[in-house]
Amino acid sequence: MTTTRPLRADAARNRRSLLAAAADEFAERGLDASVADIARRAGVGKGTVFRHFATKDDLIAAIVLDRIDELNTAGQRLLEAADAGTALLEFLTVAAHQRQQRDLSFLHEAGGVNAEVARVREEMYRTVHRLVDRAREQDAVRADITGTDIILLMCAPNYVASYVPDAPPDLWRRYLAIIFDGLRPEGAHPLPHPPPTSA
Amino acid sequence: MTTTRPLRADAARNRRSLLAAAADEFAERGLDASVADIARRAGVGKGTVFRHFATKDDLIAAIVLDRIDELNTAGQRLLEAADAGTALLEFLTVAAHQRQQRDLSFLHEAGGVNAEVARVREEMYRTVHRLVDRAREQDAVRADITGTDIILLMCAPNYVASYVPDAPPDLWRRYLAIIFDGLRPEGAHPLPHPPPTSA
DNA sequence: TAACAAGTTGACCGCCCGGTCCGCTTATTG
DNA sequence: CAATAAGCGGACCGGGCGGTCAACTTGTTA
Repeated sequence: MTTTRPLRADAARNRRSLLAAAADEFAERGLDASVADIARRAGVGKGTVFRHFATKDDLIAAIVLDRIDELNTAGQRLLEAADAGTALLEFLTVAAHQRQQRDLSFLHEAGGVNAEVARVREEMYRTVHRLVDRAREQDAVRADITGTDIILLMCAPNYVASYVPDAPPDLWRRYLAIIFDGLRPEGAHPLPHPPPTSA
Repeated sequence: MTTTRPLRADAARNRRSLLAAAADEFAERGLDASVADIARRAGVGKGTVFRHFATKDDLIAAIVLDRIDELNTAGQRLLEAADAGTALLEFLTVAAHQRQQRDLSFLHEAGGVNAEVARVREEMYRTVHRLVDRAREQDAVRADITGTDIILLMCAPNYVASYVPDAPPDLWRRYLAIIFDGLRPEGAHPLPHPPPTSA
């Protein structure tokens, strides 16, 4: 294990502003936001970005890692809830709310390379599966959906809402509600296609 | 009106291969696919692309125009169907199937500038509104959803399925079915957010 | 406070993109 | 078949990107 000495005070401060600036910039402009813009927003030089994060992808990975971790923590907590259906809905609410801003759904795509991201993501996926299993056992969701389905549907409400030009910030709630109604057992019609196995 | 003389035979052929190649390339790689790659795939020089389409955006607009037109035609036809609920579901099926490949949802974004695209799109939107109104009158969908909701949800099944690495080509059917179940009146829970007005 | 390592910076590099341009090719036409 | 213009192609351009580097500044430590 590499025991790294603590960052210098100013360096630590810069690192924080950089992460915040990058999160904002990515949220507003998507992953195409330029490193130069992020640096400007954080009030540092471009070189500083690359001192803290070897590549742009590493910067993205650092942010995604945080988000996934928060999400996983929330999920773990919700596993304790008595009502598994409400717990699942709340998990999806947290997931959507966390990135209510523009599409951060790169959560799935980003850091396909980065091992750490892959690890934490797998962990979060396992939590989701457990949440779904509990909800299914309590007949709070239809019997024919899987954890993978929910993982895939997780980002859909934000995606849908993102097409509205000047959308109110919580428009996604509307579409989460519609989709969640589609997950309930009442009035469910059989699904025409089996669930995907991977992802 | 500008009466343009007919294209030369080879030029017409090139135009067709170009449109096909561009559609494929965009479908596979998204809108970031480079003009050079499209030209190569079509077996022509890069200059030829710009002879037929003044800018890359114009090329995109030409493709999107076709797609929207097809969609609108299908919608018009389905307005005649007796069962408005089934008609709406089939419309969404056509919409998803048409771009079963990777995200062509730029349907909404693309050609925000192009007047022709805007016109045809508005027309298609009107058709969707009529399909939804008919379905609502027949109680085939819940009372609290609007045409705009369906327009927004239209691309969601493909979006969701696109996250699965080697997804079977019609995985979207599964998610369309789930979402459509959420649109039915049976077991509908009240929506927490009013529908968007624009878009 | 002196000395050093850690951190910062912006000019710079190579790359790839959309778009231009002009010399060449070729379908069309009488 | 000759003449012509429509069409073609690829070298080229400016710009913006991610990433590098060497000269400079600054927090830290004894």
